[in-house]
Amino acid sequence: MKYDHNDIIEKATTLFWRRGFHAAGMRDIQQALDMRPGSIYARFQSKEGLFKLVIEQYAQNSAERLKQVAKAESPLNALYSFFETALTGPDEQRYMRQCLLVKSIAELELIGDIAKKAVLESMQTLKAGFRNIIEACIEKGELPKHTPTSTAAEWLQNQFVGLRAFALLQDDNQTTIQMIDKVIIDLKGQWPQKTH
Amino acid sequence: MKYDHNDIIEKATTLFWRRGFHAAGMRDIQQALDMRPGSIYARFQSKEGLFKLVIEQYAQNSAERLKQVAKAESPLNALYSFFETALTGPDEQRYMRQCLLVKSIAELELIGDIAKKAVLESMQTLKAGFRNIIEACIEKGELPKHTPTSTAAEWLQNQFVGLRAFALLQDDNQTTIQMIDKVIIDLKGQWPQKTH
DNA sequence: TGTTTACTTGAACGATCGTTCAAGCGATAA
DNA sequence: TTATCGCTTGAACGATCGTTCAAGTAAACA
Repeated sequence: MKYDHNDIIEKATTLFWRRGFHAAGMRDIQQALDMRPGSIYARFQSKEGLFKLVIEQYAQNSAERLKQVAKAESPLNALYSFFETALTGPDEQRYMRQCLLVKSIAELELIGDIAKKAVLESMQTLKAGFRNIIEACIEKGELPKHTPTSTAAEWLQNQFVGLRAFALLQDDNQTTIQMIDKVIIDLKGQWPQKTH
Repeated sequence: MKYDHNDIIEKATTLFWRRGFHAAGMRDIQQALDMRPGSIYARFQSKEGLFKLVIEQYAQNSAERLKQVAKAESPLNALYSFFETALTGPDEQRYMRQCLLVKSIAELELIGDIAKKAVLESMQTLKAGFRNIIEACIEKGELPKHTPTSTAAEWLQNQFVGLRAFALLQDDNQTTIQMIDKVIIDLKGQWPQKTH
């Protein structure tokens, strides 16, 4: 066991995050991990197998961070910080602004069924995380009691997805922060009626 | 001139929209267009050259549709319809829910510089289109006069981006429509102050 | 009429893709 | 000691990638 497992996953995550599943070639992976093809295949079966582990690890980390937000004294403030951190990192980490899951969804049809399933399930996990945050906000009195939990959670995840795609192109952090402010305002705002 | 130009672009658009730039191989393109490689290269120089034309055509169409929205008697209602049409098409046109431009942004680094430029410029064009809609709404009294035009335009485009990524995964149109309702509510709602 | 030009054909090119495999290594168990 | 097992190596595989090119066709112009 020459190479540490967590170390491998971490390096692979960086590569997939930067380049995407398809564009990250096996030779890129070999170089990034400093491993030979045989080693990679003996451990992970395939490029897709490695990617699956990367996605699962990424989702687990993200879910953990969302859980921290929900546990915070002021979940609403913690949510704000979470958005700000994710969306306004330094320029050399610009690739991180794009959510790895969202990036993967864009190339969902090029990915094998196994990793595809991992991506979609991870999205569900994060959705549950957002829902917990909404509920925590209501409990702490930071959001009105009548806030439609499920709709708001879906909406919040949606905002996150949109902002991450947008922040990737945005040079001006000030604009991004205004968008985050708007999210918080709208989160407290009105919600559509179900009847239609 | 055996093949009609517009016909070629239209077929190529469908293919790139479905598969993305990278995943759409030259042999897929040859089959979709019923053309041999030499013909394609004589006309479009490269795969990227064809893609560039597709993007420009797509952006032009989209800009035209946004212009129609701005010209409508009730731009706000027209905006609603525009969102609804784009996000809740029939299942066999599900690929269309994802904005071709947004999809292309996800693989921006795999695309050559020429097409990359076309994608980014097209995003600017659409942003201007959204801005015109905001202004039309204000003029018609459908939005308050103090609405920050530029911020709102960026926000609106952002919502569109997010919703299109989201609707791709969403099975339930009812949920999508609720999200659109929420967009309209928030559009009329409060906006963040610039001071920070 | 011959020349030019834009377009078309389809075989073929070199490069790169994900993957395989025989061989070797080092730790553990019998 | 010997056998087994997970991991490692690196050359090599077949498939596919975007692209080229010599040759041919048809319309436009001289």
